[in-house]
Amino acid sequence: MTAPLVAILDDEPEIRRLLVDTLEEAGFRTIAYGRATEFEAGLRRSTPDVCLVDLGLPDRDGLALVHRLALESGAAIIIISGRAQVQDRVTGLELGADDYIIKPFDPAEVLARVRARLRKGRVEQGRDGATARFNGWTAHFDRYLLEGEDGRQVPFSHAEGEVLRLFLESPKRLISRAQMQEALGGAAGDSFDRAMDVRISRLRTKLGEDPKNPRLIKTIYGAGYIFLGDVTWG
Amino acid sequence: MTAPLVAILDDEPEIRRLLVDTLEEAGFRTIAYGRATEFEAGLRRSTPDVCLVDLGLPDRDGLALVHRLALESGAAIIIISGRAQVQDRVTGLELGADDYIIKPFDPAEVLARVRARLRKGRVEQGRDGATARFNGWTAHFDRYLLEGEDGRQVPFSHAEGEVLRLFLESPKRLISRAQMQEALGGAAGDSFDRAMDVRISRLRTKLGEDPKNPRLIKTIYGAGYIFLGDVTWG
DNA sequence: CGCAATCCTAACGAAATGTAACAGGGCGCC
DNA sequence: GGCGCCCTGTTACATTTCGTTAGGATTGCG
Repeated sequence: MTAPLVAILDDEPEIRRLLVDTLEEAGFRTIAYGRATEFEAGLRRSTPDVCLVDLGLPDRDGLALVHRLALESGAAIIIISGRAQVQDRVTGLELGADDYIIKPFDPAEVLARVRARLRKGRVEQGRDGATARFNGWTAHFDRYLLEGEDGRQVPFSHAEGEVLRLFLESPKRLISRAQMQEALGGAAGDSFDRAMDVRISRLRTKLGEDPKNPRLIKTIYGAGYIFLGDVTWG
Repeated sequence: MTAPLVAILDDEPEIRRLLVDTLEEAGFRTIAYGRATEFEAGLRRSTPDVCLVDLGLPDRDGLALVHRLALESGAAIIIISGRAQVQDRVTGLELGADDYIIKPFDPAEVLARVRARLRKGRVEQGRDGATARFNGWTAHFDRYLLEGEDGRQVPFSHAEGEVLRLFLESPKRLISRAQMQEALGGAAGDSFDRAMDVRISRLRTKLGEDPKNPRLIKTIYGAGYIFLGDVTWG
């Protein structure tokens, strides 16, 4: 799988440079142009996944270009513009742009918005799915399956998955029982506490925890639970 | 073709009202919620095309909700937030949001951004609806026939095809029983649930699923079904 | 150490789900 | 019409999930 290609059109060399550096550092391939005519010629030779287009072009009406791009190119289009009025943004988006970023921009935000566009385009194909790695385990939430590093597979149920997800979303942080009940949609009923306990107990069993000395799901007497372990999502 | 459905989650009633009015005037259908728990419950009954989510929720961590939505729901997600820092926007987008609008917002811009998301989503539906490939199988809906990669042919009936199509149109997403009944035109009758079960059971048999460990059609106790598998239409 | 509060977990049971077997209906064929 | 086949919903029972109960273990405190 080759890196996604981002085409850039901006007449100011410093901004071009900034965008190219930011994106390439993040692992994207880039092609940058300073004029609309070059840009259009370039599109005939390569098919970018995302186009970053500055509207303040000297040699062409930027909006017309965006409109044609939207109809013909299939790439995601992000407008970058110094014009901050709501009306400008609205017409830009109506003409077919997928996003609108106002100058001066923060490179980190541009990166995040480019990634957001790419993500949506890829969803149709088999995406990674919701997976998280932690301490030798890999949790596949889409398949309701835990995978040990030795390859053994342990399925988990919906209720167990809810608890596991809650832990993995807030690792190394105390999670009170009240928070759990709220998050897991349980009525704060009298006996629901026990149900919570049982869920955690079953989850601990599946994770192969030693009851006397749990290493991943630690209980804090009178306060709640805390999930230790180094979590990486994706 | 029915109007697109926009789900709204915001705890401030006036803003909810404003969003609903704006969107409905533009011809969208809307559902608005004030709490995250209601919102999530609502998602089990309907599948919105776009979700507008306010991050400043009192009853839940909004970002975790967004993350889960992004992984599971398939809808486009637009965050609305009073937090204007670049860092906030970046983390929101990284967690799976498709757009990020800062309060106070202009209704016209919200409308334009909702439309932009829908436009993108529609392009993906360029499929002819006749055949789909997934995990070694090819489904020919016009001939009511499943073809394995080893050449073996398994015919399927109309009722089975309805279920299979529903799955193939929304792979890797939870499909609740309610959604199925609605999609398949079944009365929400007392015993129709069982008919649903039987349909799925028969489909599973034809796909050669292992009852103890189904790989393609997974059931989520108390919630619905999920179809895993990488689908390509056409 | 004694005691109460809290937590763990085996065991039970209610609800949800799987599926084999049966029954009714549509359709073609004689 | 009568017969047989296929489709599909219904029924009945097996299985799984998960909350509840209960009793034992652990923790905190004096």
